[in-house]
Amino acid sequence: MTRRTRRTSGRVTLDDVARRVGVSKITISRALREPWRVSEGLRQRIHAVIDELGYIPNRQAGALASARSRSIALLVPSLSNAVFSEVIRGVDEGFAGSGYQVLLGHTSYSREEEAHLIDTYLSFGVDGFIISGSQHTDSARQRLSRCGLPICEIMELPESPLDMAVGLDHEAAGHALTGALLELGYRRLGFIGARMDYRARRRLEGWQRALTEAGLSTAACLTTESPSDYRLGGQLLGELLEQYPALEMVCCVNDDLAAGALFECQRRGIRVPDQLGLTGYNGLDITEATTPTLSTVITPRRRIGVAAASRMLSRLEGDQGTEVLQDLGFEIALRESTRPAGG
Amino acid sequence: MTRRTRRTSGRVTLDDVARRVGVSKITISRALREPWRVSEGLRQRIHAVIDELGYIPNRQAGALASARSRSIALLVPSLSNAVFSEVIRGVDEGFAGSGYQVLLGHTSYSREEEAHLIDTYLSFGVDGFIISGSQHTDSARQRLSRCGLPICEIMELPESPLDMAVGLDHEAAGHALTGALLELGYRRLGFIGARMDYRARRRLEGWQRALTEAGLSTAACLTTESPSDYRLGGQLLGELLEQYPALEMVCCVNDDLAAGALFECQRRGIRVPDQLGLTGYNGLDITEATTPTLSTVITPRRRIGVAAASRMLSRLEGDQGTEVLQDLGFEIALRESTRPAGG
DNA sequence: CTGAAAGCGCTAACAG
DNA sequence: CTGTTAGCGCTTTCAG
Repeated sequence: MTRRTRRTSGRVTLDDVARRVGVSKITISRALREPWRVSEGLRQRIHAVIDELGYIPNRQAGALASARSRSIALLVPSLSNAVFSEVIRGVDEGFAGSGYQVLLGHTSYSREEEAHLIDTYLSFGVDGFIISGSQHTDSARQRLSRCGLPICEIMELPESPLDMAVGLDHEAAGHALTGALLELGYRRLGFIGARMDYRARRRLEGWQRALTEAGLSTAACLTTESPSDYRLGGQLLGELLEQYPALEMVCCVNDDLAAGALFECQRRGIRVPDQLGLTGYNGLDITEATTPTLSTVITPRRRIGVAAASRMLSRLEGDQGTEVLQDLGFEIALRESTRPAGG
Repeated sequence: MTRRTRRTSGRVTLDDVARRVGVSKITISRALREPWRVSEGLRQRIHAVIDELGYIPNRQAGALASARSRSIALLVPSLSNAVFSEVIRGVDEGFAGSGYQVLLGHTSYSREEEAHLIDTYLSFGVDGFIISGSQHTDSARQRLSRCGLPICEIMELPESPLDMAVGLDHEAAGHALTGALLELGYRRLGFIGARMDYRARRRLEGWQRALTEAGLSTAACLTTESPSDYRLGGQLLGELLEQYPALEMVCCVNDDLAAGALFECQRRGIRVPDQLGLTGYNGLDITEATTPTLSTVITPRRRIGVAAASRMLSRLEGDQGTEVLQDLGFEIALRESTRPAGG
């Protein structure tokens, strides 16, 4: 009794190429993956046939057979936040030419969504994870630590890293920025924040610590869990100034809010920095473009991506590596939106 | 003679679950994919065991066996351009709950990179492509049309679409915006553009056609192939004004350039719109945030994504559909950066 | 340097 | 409602 043969995708397979060349399929496979193990002439014939037939390897079959997919998952909170587009670029750069494919996922700042994406990418058989942040659901932590894959947490420096981590100390950055502002002579400082995720909260904590150490008030602080955008920056600034009209400086938890706050100042005719100072955080392009330019903390977003990729690659190639946390630091950039030193 | 058994990934498989429950693995598979075909009680036991064992299906194996990966590729030029983050969001929304996974790729505005990504995603076995734009390399066009997968080109309305398309007419949009400016009384118009891809060129053509129809000069036009950013907007504006100091309006090919141009005006003390009008294109958040707000053309980016996803889904579910091109239009938004009507 | 056989983990097809 | 068999397209292992 003849069963009907299973309908196939109709695509060209390794076997098609092999038959055409007149060798066995393993030889084609080797010509692709270990070319030095196949004789020169044969290799050329094989490549000619591959081009002729338009053969495209089936990675799923390859991954299934070899238990390695040559892909890694990169999980970021948001694709619309320019901060992460530079991280992504860095990761891409870091993997360029390695043969690994980066699969991008965005969690919309939700741990549950993150947990779900982790399962999804595990079922895709990724060989490793690069994940923004250190705040995961319990079940995600379990899944990640049990799967045995290399993991790199990025952006911050976790207290208990799952595996590797590359980032910077946001509390220290918030503290350093605030310290620099105090040195410029500012005394009445406010803070506005949106989307107060872990890193944002750490910046705020740094701001609070610096002020407390200087014996100054941390009361003028207004935060919300809403997503950050320009208009919200203006709105929060307005609300803060209503309560604290005498502020001489408003620190914004990120550059978007700072730019929005600046636009609002322009709308209200508040001169920056003469009447009010403003700072952002991250060092996005816009901070160098506005009039006045915005003082900010420059975070090494692209370098974080590159470093994460390169550490991931070493691990995938067998290195165990020693250091767990990698601190890439930050840079305080004082520009036109804060009064000049000695001013 | 016993061959050594192949080392496996160590992960829990369908078989592990099946043995534990005491049924055959196909039943587990069905409980997951066609739950209604498995008896209530058994289904519950199965799910309990799945949770207990932490089973995660292997999609590669599933895809290999079924010749469907339940994933689709979304190719955009850039992840740092806010235009595309909204398209992506739309596509995600459109596929939410469908069981399809969106695999995101970015081409860096390079056709060669696009062609390469197409091969990559074909080797991942995606079930369809959503691709920005209609400008592909010959080999990419061939690959796409031969693979037999549903394809949706987005953002523009291609002259010879590969399959489906969802977008808008950028030439018409450029023409309409310019027409509206002429109605406001502007007569000496300039244009600045960066990253002059197909869509940008179409906008410029619309601008030129409108001016030509009105018998006005299109000479004050300055474009570059460099990537677009805020600072470039300022720089191009400066160069254009040097050559054409009497301009009363500068149309920018996108919102980034327009915002940058506005910041440059503020730097130079040029009052907008009193001394110079400014327009952008796309309707990004920043256009509503700056002081003054920026006149622009609002493009339905998110809706394009949603529509592309939903048409892709219909095709994946067997509908053939009739219409090829889907025009989602645009909206002219005249705001504070252009003089008021009758002004 | 090349090949044969086995099997990765799953699902389609055909029973029962 | 549940099971058996075959095989997706590739790579591993072992032989020559």
